[in-house]
Amino acid sequence: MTARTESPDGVGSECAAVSQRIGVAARACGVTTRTLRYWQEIGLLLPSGMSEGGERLYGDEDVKRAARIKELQELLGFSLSEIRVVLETEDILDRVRSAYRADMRPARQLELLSEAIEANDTLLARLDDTLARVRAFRRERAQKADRLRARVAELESEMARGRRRAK
Amino acid sequence: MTARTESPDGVGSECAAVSQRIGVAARACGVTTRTLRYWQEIGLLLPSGMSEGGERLYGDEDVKRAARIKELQELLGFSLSEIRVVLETEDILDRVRSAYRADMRPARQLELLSEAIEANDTLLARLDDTLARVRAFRRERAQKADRLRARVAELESEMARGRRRAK
DNA sequence: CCATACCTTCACGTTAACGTCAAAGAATCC
DNA sequence: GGATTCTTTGACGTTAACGTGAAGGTATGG
Repeated sequence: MTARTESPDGVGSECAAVSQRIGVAARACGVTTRTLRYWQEIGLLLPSGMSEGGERLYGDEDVKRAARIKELQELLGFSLSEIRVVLETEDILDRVRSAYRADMRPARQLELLSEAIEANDTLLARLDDTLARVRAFRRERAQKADRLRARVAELESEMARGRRRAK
Repeated sequence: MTARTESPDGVGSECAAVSQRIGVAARACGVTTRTLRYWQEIGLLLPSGMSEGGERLYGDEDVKRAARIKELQELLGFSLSEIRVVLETEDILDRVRSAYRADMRPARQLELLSEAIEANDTLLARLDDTLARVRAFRRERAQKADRLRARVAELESEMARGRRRAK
């Protein structure tokens, strides 16, 4: 849909990084090659191509997806199976859209969509909950910061008094 | 500091759950007894008392602390060692406060405090980052929800047209 | 006082998510 | 075209955070 591999203009060599080998892709999204292979192993991120030599080739979208996976992991502590659900929900829209090739009955499409909607709403609810809790937590810590600094000021003025008296 | 174990009034039996056995405490904060023992093992949550028979006794604050630990785990995916840092920072204020028993030099107190402040600020920054990312993510998913529902509407009207024509 | 439920300390098992090597096949540079 | 670098597929190791008994002490209601 985005860019073809064919290099539409004849210039060549300008096709950008539409298809990178695993090492480059890994560095691009901040994980190891082992991780990318593992994600493939469990069906979480399939490289969109293979070289004839049998090497994995990752497109830009793959790299984006990898980065997204990593973010969900680190940001919210999602497990890979949770992430799988999120991403599958994401994929559904694309699949339904590209079901222009309407070999899929509209009824079936609706089914898929309502599934995706439910999953998405569940996720949204979870995100809202998370937001609320993190905000509460943040407030707490901000207050604690205030108290800490107040205590520091108190101590410092105390020490200053001590010094003045000792003089 | 809060409630003494002595039951100040003579009524008795009203001392509340200031000191519970491990099973009750575990249920109270939604973890297993094994988990509480593990958290003690790694020094994350020490039961505030022991019965003469050698059983762990958890006070209300312990239970709160346990609940906090669980929240940090599930909410933000913190590891127990990250949580340890957070809680230690939390403890410092209490310790410095109860350093009324000023066997601790004010200079040392200041040192502790600035350590705590730094750790706390780090945490705050992390929380802010998390908040920003989660919000961004939420926006994305909300938009996705809109698109999904739009596509449903589209499909439904399409099907309705189909039915009218077939009639 | 005794049955039952709860607790103790080992100690080994488990799961997720990779890390780490080995042996051998591609790709690339000069 | 040979050396160097990258990649492949196994296969075993590792770490965190517990789960799951076993063997035996403790608390408690009838």
